[in-house]
Amino acid sequence: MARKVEFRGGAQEGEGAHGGGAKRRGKGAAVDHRARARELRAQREQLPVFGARGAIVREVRRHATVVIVGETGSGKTTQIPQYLLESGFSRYGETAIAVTQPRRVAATSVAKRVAEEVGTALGARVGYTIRFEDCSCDKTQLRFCTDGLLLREILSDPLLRRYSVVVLDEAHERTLRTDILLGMLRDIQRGRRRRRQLAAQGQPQGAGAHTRFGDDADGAAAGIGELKIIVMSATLDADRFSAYFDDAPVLYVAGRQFPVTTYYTVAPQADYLDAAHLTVLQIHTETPSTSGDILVFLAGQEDIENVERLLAEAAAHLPRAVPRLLVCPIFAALPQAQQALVFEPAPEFTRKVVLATNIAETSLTIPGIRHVVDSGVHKVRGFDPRIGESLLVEPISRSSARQRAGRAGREAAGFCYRLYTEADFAQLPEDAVPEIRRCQLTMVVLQLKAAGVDDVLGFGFMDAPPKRALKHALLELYALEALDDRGALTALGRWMAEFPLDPSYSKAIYASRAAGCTREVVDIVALLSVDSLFYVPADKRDESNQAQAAFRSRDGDHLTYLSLLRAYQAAGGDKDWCHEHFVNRCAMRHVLDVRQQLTRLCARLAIDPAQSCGADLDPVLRCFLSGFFHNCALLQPDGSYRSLNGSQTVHVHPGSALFGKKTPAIFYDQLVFTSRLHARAVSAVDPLWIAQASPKLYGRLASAAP
DNA sequence: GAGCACTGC
Repeated sequence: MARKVEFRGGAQEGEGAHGGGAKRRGKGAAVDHRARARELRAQREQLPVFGARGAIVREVRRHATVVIVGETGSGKTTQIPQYLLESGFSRYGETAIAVTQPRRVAATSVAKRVAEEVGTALGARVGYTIRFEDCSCDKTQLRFCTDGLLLREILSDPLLRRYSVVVLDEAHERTLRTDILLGMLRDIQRGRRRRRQLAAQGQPQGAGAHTRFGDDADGAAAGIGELKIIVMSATLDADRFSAYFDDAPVLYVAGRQFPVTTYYTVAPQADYLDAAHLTVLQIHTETPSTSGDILVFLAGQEDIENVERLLAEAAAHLPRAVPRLLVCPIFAALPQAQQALVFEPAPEFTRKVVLATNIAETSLTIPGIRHVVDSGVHKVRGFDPRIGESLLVEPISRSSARQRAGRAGREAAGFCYRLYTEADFAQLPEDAVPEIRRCQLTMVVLQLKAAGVDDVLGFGFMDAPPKRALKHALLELYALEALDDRGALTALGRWMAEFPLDPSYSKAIYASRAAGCTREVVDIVALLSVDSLFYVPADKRDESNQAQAAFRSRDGDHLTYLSLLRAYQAAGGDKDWCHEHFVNRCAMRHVLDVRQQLTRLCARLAIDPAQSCGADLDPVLRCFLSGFFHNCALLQPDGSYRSLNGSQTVHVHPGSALFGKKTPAIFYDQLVFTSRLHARAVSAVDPLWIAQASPKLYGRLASAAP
């Protein structure tokens, strides 16, 4: 092997004690909850955060908001909620403590652990609530939930009366929902304070009518307590959170990570895929396989499949004395069964190499990793109203690079190989741009309006999204008739906000009532809520495409998906059937969950979810157009498609049923710029339908028709 | 001729 990647450095990042972290028992659904909790007590007291218990409780008593920085391995996520519970911050049967997580699995797994430590059955004193799954009751005092769920709870309970404390965990990730929640919680905290002040002065509640909480005529308002907010972050960006909450105190809790020795390349690498595979081979041949497995961070599925191929070729030529390499890819679109392989220990005389996207940065932890190879890139969703949505490879941030490196130090001291120079690292931005500054805001604005925020441009965001993105969202909602010409929520807008969907979908469902095809529209909306219905592996591309052809509708992808769902149901969701047809079973199960939820919502909102249009499916596409008239394109004389609203050349995605086909007009679910502007989930429509769906915008299409 | 990661009572 002549070619090598040269590294230098060797600085250790992350000090901290090297004690064994809390050991976890496999399952152990102990019948005697209290005995198990006593057993766990000693472990809890070993965690770094235990030393800060007194200070944490004291500060939360004294201040409305407290910011806590707890590094990886500090125990903050499981322990701090318990300290609050033990210190009486919730009142049995009256108020509870909510702890939010950005991900469903985190909410459920932390709740299970905490229930065990507290010594109660899960769903009793300690529980969790996530979409499709409520494991809590009205006596639950400590409720773990996703941040998206708490956000929706605000719509039905604007002051979050049932909670005395909200703990926002993983705030440093700055997901879209975390940012909205930060703003809403601060408003709620202030709104409650104002009401208590007014009540103390003996003024009627109506005196607060200038606030959006004021018109809530509830006589019990005087009894409303303060809302305590605890912002938990894993990185040292606490000052911004503190400033946002009127200089809230900041507490620091050290973590417990093993040291990670970090190397940088001597020179910049022209091809990070080549550098990644060479580095893996160097680690593999120069360190004993007993020194731990390798985790490689790459940008996407295509990168992973390329490196997989390069490694397979090289592995065939390894000397006999060198242990074998077991390459395990992992990314979100990979079927569950293959994802599970990364958690299996490598066989004898074999080293595991995990090729991963960002999924391994925060969403899952792979045991046995001691070497991390960091390409320094990831794919980022972007949005600019002038350009549209994009999905592009970009350099990561320094905090992301540190997070990736930390993945090598979970179980023992580890090594991180950065495929870029130290000078390039220094040039990286410290933090990623918060999601709220780079995404479509239509749903956010509708949700804010529904929560009573009239002036969304003046809403106190921690990082305000670009003005033109907010204006774009307002205009889109106006075109959908969710807002009136003064920008106020219409009755239809209020109705649409009830759905946990992008407004275009709820509009399509609304239209289905008059068209008599709610069943079909709801089915398709559910199908569009998952990213990868089909799995297309690089080596079986043709087979996979062939299997999909069986469901293909000449009208396009929306009806193709519908016939896939019908076929899946006819097969009883059979595992082998899914495998044969390259159908992602996990995704299909999610589709059924979403469908059930939407069906129930329809019934509650006076739409008969069973109404079906039978064999004539034209009305179904016309319903979608009433929400997607913004996403239309017309066939040009040269055979290309041009978008109606932006006059941009649009390429039908190669995975689409309409790829390579020519039809006068199309509409699509999404338009994303990658290598080109790609329309995903595309269907053929009559141009006249577009005119009828939005006469104000596209009426000219009707007059131009022959 | 090709899809980062999440979420929603």
